[in-house]
Amino acid sequence: MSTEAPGRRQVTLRDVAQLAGVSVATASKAINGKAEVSPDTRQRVLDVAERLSFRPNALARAILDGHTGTVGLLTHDLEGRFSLPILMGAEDAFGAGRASVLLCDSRGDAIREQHHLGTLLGRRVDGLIVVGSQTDARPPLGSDLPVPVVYTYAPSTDPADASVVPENVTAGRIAVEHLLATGRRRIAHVSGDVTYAAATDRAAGVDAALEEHGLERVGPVRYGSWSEAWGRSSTAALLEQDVDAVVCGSDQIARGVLDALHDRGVRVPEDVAVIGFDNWEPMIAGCRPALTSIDMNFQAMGRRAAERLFASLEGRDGGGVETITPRVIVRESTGG
Amino acid sequence: MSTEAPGRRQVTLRDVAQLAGVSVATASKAINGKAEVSPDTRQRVLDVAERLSFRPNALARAILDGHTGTVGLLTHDLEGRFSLPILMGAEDAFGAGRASVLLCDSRGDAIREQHHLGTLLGRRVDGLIVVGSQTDARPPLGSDLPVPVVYTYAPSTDPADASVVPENVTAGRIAVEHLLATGRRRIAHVSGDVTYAAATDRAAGVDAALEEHGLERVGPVRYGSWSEAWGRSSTAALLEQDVDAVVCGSDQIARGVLDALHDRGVRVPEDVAVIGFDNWEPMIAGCRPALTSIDMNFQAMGRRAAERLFASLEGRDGGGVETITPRVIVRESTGG
DNA sequence: AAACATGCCGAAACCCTTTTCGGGCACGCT
DNA sequence: AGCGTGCCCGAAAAGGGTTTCGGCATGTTT
Repeated sequence: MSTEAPGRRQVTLRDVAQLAGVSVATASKAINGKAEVSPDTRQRVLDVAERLSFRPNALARAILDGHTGTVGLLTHDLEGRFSLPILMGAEDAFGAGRASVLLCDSRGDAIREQHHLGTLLGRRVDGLIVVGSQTDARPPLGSDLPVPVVYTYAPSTDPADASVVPENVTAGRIAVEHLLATGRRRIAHVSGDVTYAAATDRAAGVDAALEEHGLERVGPVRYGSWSEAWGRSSTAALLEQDVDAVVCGSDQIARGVLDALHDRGVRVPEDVAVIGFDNWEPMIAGCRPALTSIDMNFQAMGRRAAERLFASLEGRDGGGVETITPRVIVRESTGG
Repeated sequence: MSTEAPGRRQVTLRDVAQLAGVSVATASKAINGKAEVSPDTRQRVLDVAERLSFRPNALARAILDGHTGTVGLLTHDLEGRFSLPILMGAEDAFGAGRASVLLCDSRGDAIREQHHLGTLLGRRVDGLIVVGSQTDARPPLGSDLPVPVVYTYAPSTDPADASVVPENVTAGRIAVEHLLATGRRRIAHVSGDVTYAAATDRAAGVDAALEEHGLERVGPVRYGSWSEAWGRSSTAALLEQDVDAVVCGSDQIARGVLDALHDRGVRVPEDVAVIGFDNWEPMIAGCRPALTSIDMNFQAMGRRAAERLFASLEGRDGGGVETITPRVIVRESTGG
């Protein structure tokens, strides 16, 4: 059974060399395709290596040339639905570039984060990606780290650090532009927890876009929580005024609003258009009608963070904040 | 700025020793708390180490004593909502035991999986956890791997391998037991994709529990897809017979059923009780009434997999399939 | 005072791989 | 025959840390 023999010594280059009747130097050259080996010697070595299923010890190699081909991914949490696509994007970019990802979850705890940082540096990661949980800026990991760091989702408070963040203001803007383009004029906004920068940023974008078109938001920004329940319970107040579109701070809120409108017999999109943020597939999937949503491109964010980290490793990244532009995914709820 | 100086050589034990005026051997002993060092020499070394923020190179250490303190987490995908809690549970267990996790996503591709396996073995992981995407058994990673492997979610086809899997049959049973305990007798079952073992296993559990109580399922098992849409569209057929409870193959299906019942004016739980599987928080959160659901304890599954891997490393795990018992989370939809 | 014990430190080997450099061998040319 | 010239191969060092063992100096005992 394959779970047996856990103590068996791993096969080393010396074993291969010995069995092939050559020196370790020759074996190394044969395996790595160096020139100074005769074809038949090379073949003999390769055969033995194959037979023993030899794998060069990446650690020994790393200790030589100073970089390990590993990067640390230090995430604030794994619960939220935001870290995951970022993680996927980063894993994607790294996988292609032959780097491996060491994953650490600090679970919102700064102490744990520092602990993980210590072990990651001890393992000589070539670089670090730090994934935040809110878009609010966060203090940098440390002041004099020996490896480059890219902050994503939450930027570093030091603007000189490399950060990749979503454009929440633009997202709000895009939502309104889309509604305006489809003929809506009386637009209300219900959002999530006011302590989140994501909520206030999106609201700022909504208002800015409205103002540019000489319009005003209908009613106040109704901050609450990022839940369907809030979406449902806030709908009554929304409908007290004449409204033909509702911008919802998240897909969950939007879903709650859709439900409440449905119960009241308000037709979507005929009477009122509804738009959400995040384009969160499992939440979108169940909406009736299908929900138009702003996709923040989190996966692209993870990829960019990985790319910038690579660039930093080669000294080709000057730091600074980079933003990822969201895009609208048009579905039925805005009358597409 | 902290992203600078990426090429700066990392501080080594030799640097510390030199600055403290001792040999590397003494520095090593001082830092690792070995006895043969005078207290003041030790303090001097520790001060220097602190000042240089020295971190012992884990690679060099690993190359010595043969194990790295890293484990590979080879997941079939990151999209699904099942791999994530497993990953969290495993990361949790490892973080406590001072092992680091190398994360690889094979994205359902066997070739990619083998590639990742190669790099992980090259990095000399001490062990591997393989996370599947379906509960159907999968072929083992390889026949003669140098490190222990624990398969989770999807077991290995080799029963001698160490596997940790959810009890889907039991889950179906528990759902029915709960409904019976709350006085229901006419129970229907709507489920997801029939090609998933999770669907048929749960259905088998449902039927077995019914039979034990001398009851029969109302209507056929209505297989479809794991979606709200299927839940909604299958409801009409369900109601053609006299039904006082519906077991739904997933929370999404349950939610669709709840919606459809609501639209038809059927009261939940007064007229019909509804129960789901997976206890998937974001889906549960929006349900009206709050949905009773069977929690498969995925996080515990990840933890157990990690624990068994540790046991294997110490030769304390004989292999074999272990199951994780689900539990019912009672909420309003079953009249709690 | 001499022998001995003890405590502290350093030299060197080891782990595994890569790379440089030097040496041996065969062959061709004169 | 002797010399030069490539071609292959192997010895050795490097990289960072741990560990063993030997040595030195001091303190203790007789």
